[in-house]
Amino acid sequence: MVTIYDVAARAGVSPATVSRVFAGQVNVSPDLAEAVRRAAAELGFLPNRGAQRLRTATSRIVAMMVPDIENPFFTAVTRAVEDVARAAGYSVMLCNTDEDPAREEEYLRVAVQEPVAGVVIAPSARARLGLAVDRGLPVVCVDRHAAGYSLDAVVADNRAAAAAATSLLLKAGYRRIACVTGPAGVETADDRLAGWSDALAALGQAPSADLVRRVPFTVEGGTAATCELLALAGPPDAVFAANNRLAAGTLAALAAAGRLPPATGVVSFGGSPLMLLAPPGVIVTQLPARALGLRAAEMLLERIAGLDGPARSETLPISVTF
Amino acid sequence: MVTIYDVAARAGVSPATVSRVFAGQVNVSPDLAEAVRRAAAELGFLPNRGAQRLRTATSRIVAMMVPDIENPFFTAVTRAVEDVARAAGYSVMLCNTDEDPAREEEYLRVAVQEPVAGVVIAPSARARLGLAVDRGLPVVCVDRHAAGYSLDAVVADNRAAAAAATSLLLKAGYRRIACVTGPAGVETADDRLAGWSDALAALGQAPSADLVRRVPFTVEGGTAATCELLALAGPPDAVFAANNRLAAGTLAALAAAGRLPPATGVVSFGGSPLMLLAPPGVIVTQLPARALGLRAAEMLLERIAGLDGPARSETLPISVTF
DNA sequence: ATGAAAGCGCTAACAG
DNA sequence: CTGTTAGCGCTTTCAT
Repeated sequence: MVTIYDVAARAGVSPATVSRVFAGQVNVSPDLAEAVRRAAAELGFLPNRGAQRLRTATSRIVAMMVPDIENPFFTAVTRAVEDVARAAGYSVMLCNTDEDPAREEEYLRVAVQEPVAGVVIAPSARARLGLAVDRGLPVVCVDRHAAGYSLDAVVADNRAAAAAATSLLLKAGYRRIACVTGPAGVETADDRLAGWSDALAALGQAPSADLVRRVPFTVEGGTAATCELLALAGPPDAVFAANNRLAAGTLAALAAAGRLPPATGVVSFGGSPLMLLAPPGVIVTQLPARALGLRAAEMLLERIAGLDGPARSETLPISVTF
Repeated sequence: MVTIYDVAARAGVSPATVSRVFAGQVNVSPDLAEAVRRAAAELGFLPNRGAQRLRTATSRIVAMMVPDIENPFFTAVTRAVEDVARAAGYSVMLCNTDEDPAREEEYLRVAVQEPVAGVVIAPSARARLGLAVDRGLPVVCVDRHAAGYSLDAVVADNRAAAAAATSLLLKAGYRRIACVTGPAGVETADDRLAGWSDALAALGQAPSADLVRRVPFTVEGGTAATCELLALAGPPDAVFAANNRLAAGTLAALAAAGRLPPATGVVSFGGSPLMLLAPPGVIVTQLPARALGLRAAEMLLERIAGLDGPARSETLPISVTF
C-alpha cells in the first residue's frame, strides 16, 4: 500500500506536507504542492479513509435507510438524497430495513461504528433509534416521523392529500368508497386512512370499518384486500389504495373481477411506472419523492455542519390530479 | 467515545483481552470474558471499525454498483446480493453509477480508499475498473461482462432468450417485428438485438435495420422509438422491447396510437410490476434477477475468502413464457 | 491464559 | 511555509 510517507520520500518533503496538499490547505508553496501531486500520481497514491477517519473521527459517508428498496417511491427519494450528498462530497450507503426494527438497529449500529457522518431514515413503525441518537449522530427522518424521538423530519401532507383524492371519487359520483391501507402504526398508513375518513365525514358519511382493510404495503396485500372487499354483501364501488403497491394489487384484483375503472373508482396514492398503463379514470396522486429526499439531505448536511437547535418538521404538499 | 481501554479498566483486564473477547477468540477464560462483556454492555462500547480496518486492512463491507437504482431489475439483484452478504456478516454499500464510467470510477476510488472487501458491479459500457482491479480488490460482474478485464461474471442468457421470445411472436403470426434496444456497446442491448436477429434469420427473414431502434434504456426511449416506428411507411406489426423500461414506453406509445396487443405483438424482455396490468398477449420474459445476485455475491465471497484461479463466467437461463 | 508494547496511515499541534 | 512528533482505537506478536 502506498502511504503519505512514500509520497513524501519521493517528493522530498515531509509527510505533513503531503497531508496538507491532499487536505487542500493553502499553506503550501505551489512548487512543493506540485511536486507532491506528481509523486502521488506516479505512485498511484490514494489516502486511506480508515486512517483519516480514525484520526478525525469524521467521514464523508451518509447512510440512507429505507424500508423497501424495491419500491420506486423510496428509490426516487434515495436518488435525490444521493444527488445532494454527492454534490457535497459524500457517498451514500444505502440500507434496506424491510420495515424491521431489528434490521434497522443493526444498520444503525454499523453506522455508529463506522462512523458515518449522518443518516437519513424512513423509520419503521416502532423504530429504535437510540443507538445513533444517543451518541449525537445526526439523524433526519424522511416520509415518516420517528415516534418518541425529536428529530428533523420532512414528510408529505398525506392526510390532506388523501382527503382531496377521496373527495374526487365522491365528486365523480362514487358513494361506497373502501380504504386499503398499510399496517397500523405506520404513520403514512394511518394518516392516509385519516384523510379518507375526513373526506367521507365532510360529506356526512360515517366511515365504516367494514370498508377498511389493513394489509402490508405490497401488491399481494392490495390484491387480497380488494378481493375480500368485492366479496362483501355490500361491496364498494370505489377503492382508495393508500400506496402505489396496494393500488397495483387493487387494479389486478379489479381486472380479474372484470370491474376495472370506471366501473369501480380507484385512487392510487402515489404514482409508479405501473400507472402508465392504468385504465382511464384512475386518480393518481404524485408524491413529492424527489423534493422529500432533497430537503432531507439538505437538513442532514446542515446538522452535520454543526447546526444546533430544536428538531424541525416540514410538511410538503402533494398535488392531486387525474 | 468508549474504547477498549475504558472497557479494560472497568473489567480489570488489559486492552488486549478485551480485543480478544470481541474477536471471539478462544484463549480467554470464561469468567474474564464474561466480565469484559458486562463492562462493555454497561459502557455501551462498540468497536471502532475505522481502527479495526486500519489495523487489519480489511472490512466487512461490499460495494454494489448498478447503472440504475430505479430499475426494479437492479433492485432485485441488489436485494439478493444484500441477503447473501448480510448472512455472511457483511454490509452492502449501494452505488448508483447512472451508466456513467466517470461516476463508476469515482465510486471505485472510494471503494479502494475505504477499503471495502469487494465489489459486485453491473459495469457500464466502457467501464474503467483498473483502479480497483489493479490493486487486487475482488470484483465480480453481474448482468454484464466487463470488456477488457478478466473477471468473474454471472450473466443471463440474453441472446437465446431474445431469440426464443421473438420466435413466439413469429409463431403468433406477426411478420414485421421491430427491435427497440439499448445503446450500442451495452452488452445486454447488443445480445438481445442479436437474439432478435437470430430468430428472424432462422425463419429466412433478413433483419432490416429500418426496424431497429437504439435508445437509452428508459420509458421515454421506448415511447420515442415506438412512435418513430409507427410512423414508418411500412410500420411493424410487432415490437421486441429489449428491457422492461423500453417495454413500458412501447406499450404507452401503442396505447396512444390505439394499437395495443393483440393488434400489435409485444415482447417485454424482463418483467416489472408494470406488466401486471399489461394487456393480454404481451410476451414477458422473466429475468433471473435474484439468481444473478445470489450467485454473484457467492462468487465474491469466495474471492474475498482468498479463492485464486482464473475468471469464471456463468450464464443463467431465462424462462420465456406468456 | 494474559499483558506490554509496537505499530496500521493519517492529522494536528507545536516548533522552527 | 515546513518539519517533528504524538497519538486516534485497535490487533497482534512476543513475553510472561
